[in-house]
Amino acid sequence: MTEKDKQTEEKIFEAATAVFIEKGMAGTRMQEIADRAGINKSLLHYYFRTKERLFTAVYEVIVRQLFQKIAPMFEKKLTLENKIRLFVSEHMSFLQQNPRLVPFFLNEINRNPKIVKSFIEKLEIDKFWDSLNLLHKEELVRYSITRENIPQLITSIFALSGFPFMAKELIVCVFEKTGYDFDNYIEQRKEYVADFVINAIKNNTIG
Amino acid sequence: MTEKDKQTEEKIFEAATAVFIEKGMAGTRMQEIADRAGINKSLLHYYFRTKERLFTAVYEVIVRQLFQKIAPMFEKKLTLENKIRLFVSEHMSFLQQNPRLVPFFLNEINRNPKIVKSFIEKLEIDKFWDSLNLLHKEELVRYSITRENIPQLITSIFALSGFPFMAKELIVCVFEKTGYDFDNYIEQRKEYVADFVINAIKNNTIG
DNA sequence: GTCTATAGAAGGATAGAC
DNA sequence: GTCTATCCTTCTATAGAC
Repeated sequence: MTEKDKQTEEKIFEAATAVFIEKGMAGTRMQEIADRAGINKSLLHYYFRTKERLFTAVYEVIVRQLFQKIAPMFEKKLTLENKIRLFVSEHMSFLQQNPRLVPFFLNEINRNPKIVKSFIEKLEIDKFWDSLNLLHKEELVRYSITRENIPQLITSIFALSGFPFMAKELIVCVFEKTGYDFDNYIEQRKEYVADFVINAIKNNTIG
Repeated sequence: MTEKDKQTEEKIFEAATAVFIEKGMAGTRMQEIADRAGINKSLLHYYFRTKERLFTAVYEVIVRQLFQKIAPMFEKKLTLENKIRLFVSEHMSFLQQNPRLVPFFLNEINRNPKIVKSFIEKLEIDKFWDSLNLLHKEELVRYSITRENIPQLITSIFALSGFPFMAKELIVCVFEKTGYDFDNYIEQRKEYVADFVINAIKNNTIG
């Protein structure tokens, strides 16, 4: 593969990524990708053969990006509280810079479950998922985290940090009418969510 | 409008609702709606003129459904804790029966902000939003809820109860590999979320 | 490797008969 | 009000020149 090849292929790939994220698979037109990449429509097919293959290539990278940011954090040797603080802060900062990644990822998983499931298979999610089990058992006991509660806790953390980006357009719309600012809200939220979660599970030991 | 009119129009509307929710605006074909309604494609245009108008009609009803379930709960005279418990339980039960409503609603808001914003205007969201202000001030003080924290708390409640449905396909996929069951998880979650939120804000008075 | 031209199919929308 | 037939546009994809 020559230097020029790579340049063009990359230009196409970047343009495709932008358009797919903005319009979704069904709403994307090959013409728009070509225009954005500053090349001819036929070149898209030369490099990626079909729209579906191009989408698949783009989607795979995005899925990797999303999960590669997540997994390492759970492997670090930290207390549960510090893992939560680190994760929320890092994850929300990442989403802050890529606010449409999560909505795109989750939406396409609904529309094209076939294309998507294969990626999930490759991700060794079970490894990551059970990372909570890598904590000292004393800590799990201390917070009354049972095996049944692990999915509840993990999805709660994802929900609290990811939801604002999924509902961003709605939230912005509501904030306009009620005098709040979205960016401000997100900045505050990094700490709010960590405290929120930690308080929630701390209190669990009392009650 | 005759009886037959209404029958046909309703058949179309129901078919359109189903297809739009499943495929999204961009992914929906008029032909598919017609097939599903058991009528001819031209009839769609006879009743709704264009695809966009049909979509708008469908979307408006869905938005109303989503918000009409929510607003009344915040107007009832209950303690904050009981409002939270009631809301989470009712809201999640509703979403349990209509699991694709929230993903559909939020996704289309990203894709067609123009069509959508007009509905939001009509909803008197500010009324609902400030309903937390209708609580006795003692209660707000008791939980250390400041004006700055209101959006954080409200979005957290929506996040915790709505996220599992937005990420349903992903969660199901992960659960398959880790030995959990989605329906079970949702049933448990109704109580988990209420406890989680209440613990989180309760503890706030201590720390 | 990149372009122009165009095939071939599909989609939204309309005209007109009944 | 409902159907058939069809127009016109748009979209993906390919053929072929350079």
